[in-house]
Amino acid sequence: MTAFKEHLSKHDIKPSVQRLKIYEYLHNSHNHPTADDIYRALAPSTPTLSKTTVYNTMKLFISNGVATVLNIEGNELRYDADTSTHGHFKCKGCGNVYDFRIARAPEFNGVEGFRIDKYEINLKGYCNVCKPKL
Amino acid sequence: MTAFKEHLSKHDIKPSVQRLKIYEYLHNSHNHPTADDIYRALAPSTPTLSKTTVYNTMKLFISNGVATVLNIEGNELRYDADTSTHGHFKCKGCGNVYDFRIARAPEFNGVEGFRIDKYEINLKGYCNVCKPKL
DNA sequence: TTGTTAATTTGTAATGATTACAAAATAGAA
DNA sequence: TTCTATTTTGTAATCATTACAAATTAACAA
Ligand SMILES: [Mn+2]
Ligand SMILES: [Mn+2]
Ligand SMILES: [Zn+2]
Ligand SMILES: [Zn+2]
Repeated sequence: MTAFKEHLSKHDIKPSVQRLKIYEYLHNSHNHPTADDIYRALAPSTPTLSKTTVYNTMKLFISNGVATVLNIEGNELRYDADTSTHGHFKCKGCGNVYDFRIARAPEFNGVEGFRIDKYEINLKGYCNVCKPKL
Repeated sequence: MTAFKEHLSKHDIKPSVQRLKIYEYLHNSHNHPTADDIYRALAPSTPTLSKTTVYNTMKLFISNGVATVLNIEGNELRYDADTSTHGHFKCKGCGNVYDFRIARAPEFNGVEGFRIDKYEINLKGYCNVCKPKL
């Protein structure tokens, strides 16, 4: 996919083989994978891949604006190639992380004059598949 | 403070000495402390206190509804005795976590039928003290 | 009071994700 | 090719959290 190459280049990321594979996987998967998910998915087809590379690459992607990181669960970081404004719902049943759109933006009272760089809305509960099984 | 005792009892938490001290500290501090913050604050006046007790107690407080946990930073859990609906802003300069009120609630599109148990809005950036120093 | 049991607390070891670091491999320019 | 900068890799270290079992304390009946 040369489109991915251009996207990375446009954000000052040299598109190495590893970076391209990681970006391609992240972009095609909509499950908000952890670093370990990415590593385990790519390791078979990239035998020399190192988990450190996944972490390094994700840091690079984030600071260059082609990915975001999700703090929805305390003990794991999840990554997302969708950098548009949207929220996340983590199901306590199946563990899936769902995207949702913010139909009406919230308004805040108490951060006047602050510089807001990042804005995260995280929900937790049970999705409509898991809820009936409770 | 007998008011704290009653508050814990009302939520089915037996008010032991350790639990009371932890709750009192959490309630009086508005800095959203980590487990380690709580431990270090109370250890001098409670020499036998164990960090495990802090973690155990926070889990109990959360499941019994007298505290909430904050996933604003990937590598640390922060606790809050304010269980009312409000958002948090973490300053990348000073590290402080500020509360803010949600003047107008957001509306979501894509979680219809889901059971939402928890709802977190986390902002990051620079507070009005740190912003001018950039 | 004493004895018996359940609840709570404690200390230590284990876990697991992330980071630090330095060597090895690779790419790019001259 | 040769030189140099960049990227990747493997391993060890870090650090927050959890698991676990022993020790302490509380509850309560006899
Ligand atoms: Mn997403
Ligand atoms: Mn708060
Ligand atoms: Zn589910
Ligand atoms: Zn600040």
